[in-house]
Amino acid sequence: MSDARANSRAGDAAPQSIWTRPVRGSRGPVPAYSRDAIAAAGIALADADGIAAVSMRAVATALGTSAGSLYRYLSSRDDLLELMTDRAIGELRPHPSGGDDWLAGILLLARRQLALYGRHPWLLDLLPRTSAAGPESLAWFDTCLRILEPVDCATAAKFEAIAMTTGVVSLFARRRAGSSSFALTGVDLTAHPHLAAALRRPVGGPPRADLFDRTLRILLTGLLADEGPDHA
Amino acid sequence: MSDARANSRAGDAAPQSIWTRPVRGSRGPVPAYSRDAIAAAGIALADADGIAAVSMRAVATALGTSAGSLYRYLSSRDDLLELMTDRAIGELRPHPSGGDDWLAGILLLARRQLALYGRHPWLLDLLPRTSAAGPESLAWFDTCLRILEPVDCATAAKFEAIAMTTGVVSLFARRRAGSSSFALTGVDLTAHPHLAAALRRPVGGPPRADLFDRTLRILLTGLLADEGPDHA
DNA sequence: CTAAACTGCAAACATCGTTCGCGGTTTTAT
DNA sequence: ATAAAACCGCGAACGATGTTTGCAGTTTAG
Repeated sequence: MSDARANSRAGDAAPQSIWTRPVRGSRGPVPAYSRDAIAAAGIALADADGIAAVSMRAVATALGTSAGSLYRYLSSRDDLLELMTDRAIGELRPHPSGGDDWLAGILLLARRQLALYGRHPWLLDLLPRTSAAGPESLAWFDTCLRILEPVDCATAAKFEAIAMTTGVVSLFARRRAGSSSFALTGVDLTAHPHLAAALRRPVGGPPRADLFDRTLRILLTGLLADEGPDHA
Repeated sequence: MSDARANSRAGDAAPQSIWTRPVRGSRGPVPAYSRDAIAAAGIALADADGIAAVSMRAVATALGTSAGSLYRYLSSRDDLLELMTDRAIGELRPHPSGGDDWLAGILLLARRQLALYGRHPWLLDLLPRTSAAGPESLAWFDTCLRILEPVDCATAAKFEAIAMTTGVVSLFARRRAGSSSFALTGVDLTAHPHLAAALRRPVGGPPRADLFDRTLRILLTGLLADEGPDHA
């Protein structure tokens, strides 16, 4: 009987997202900074020194204002991160039109996404945490669906395929960004015979330059092409 | 000519990892807490309230000591997170022995890993950040290699297959843990016709209960079985 | 036995995200 | 036109965080 801040109250509370929040009020002076400029400042800091360098004070200083002032535009630091995420995804424009070969189209999208991760490695940390998809994310998703339009399968399967594709892209991006290698110094290898044997063996040539395309091709044909038009 | 703290100095500096750091010195009193107890306290906090609840003070209070005292065991909070990660991976023991069917063996490992992610969702944030693999991670990797032993392909291909498998497992775990759905309230769907059409359509039955096995089977057979014994 | 090395602890430091109150500015309502 | 309301920028402050430091007590090496 207490706790009146539950949902479905008279003053319908918005979901507290940046995208539902009005860009500016209709009463006061015009804001000095745009959302895009704020996001760009955060992205510049993240590109230079990692996501940990993106503090409210650092972004505010880069913009020429103070930390408290940023809360006129954002309700939290997470809002800033979502702004940065969506602006980075906006760099994927212009979206390819895609021809009749849907697999080639998705592969092109995947390569663009991989390049984006290369330019902004911090996206690997932010993308899985986005609570509400921003406008650029929605547009990108719409493009994915458009390219998959000739595929005749259930809608849920397309969603799964898109999610799995972006996931696999992030896996490749992470391996490229991170050190990816083990730090085996001072490890007792006698207790791990198979690992020791694998390391004793020569690595075996370059690591298959086309592994990215190969993996996605395998995955997508297996997930989409093998299916009949079941379920609507 | 300043900055004498470069590498390769006379007092050979260890790589500053938890696993190379000695558990205890040989001079003072016996430490009051074990590494395992510290990791367990952190895991309990992370299981209960997420990784953000794992602060030095919180872990210290749970153990009955103070924050500063923890730095007798760890050199940073990241060390604590690596301790937690490796202890959680230790929950995968006992490792299955694996029969002659390597695909079934890897699938069993993958299911165990997925269940582990379900028990400890914070592992999704920590595992991709581990800088040096701990002993339990190494043992697990050795088991993966043992199960892949009958596969006749390059060592690098096995490494890639293992990495991709654990990656795909994390993707499924993330979809299970996160809300995964879009927050489409208040979005202008007219600008995204394909997304609007996909949402208008019925979802199309349950989301394929065997998608996990199917995906991994497709991926592993495509990555390993199709290859000849090239490269050593 | 002495000195070195180690432990636990409390206090302090710098930084972080966030809140609050102020004066000034723009719009709405009367 | 005038007053009230809503908004902006700003600086100071609050609580919490990771980490460092100095001190007293304890154990081992030489």
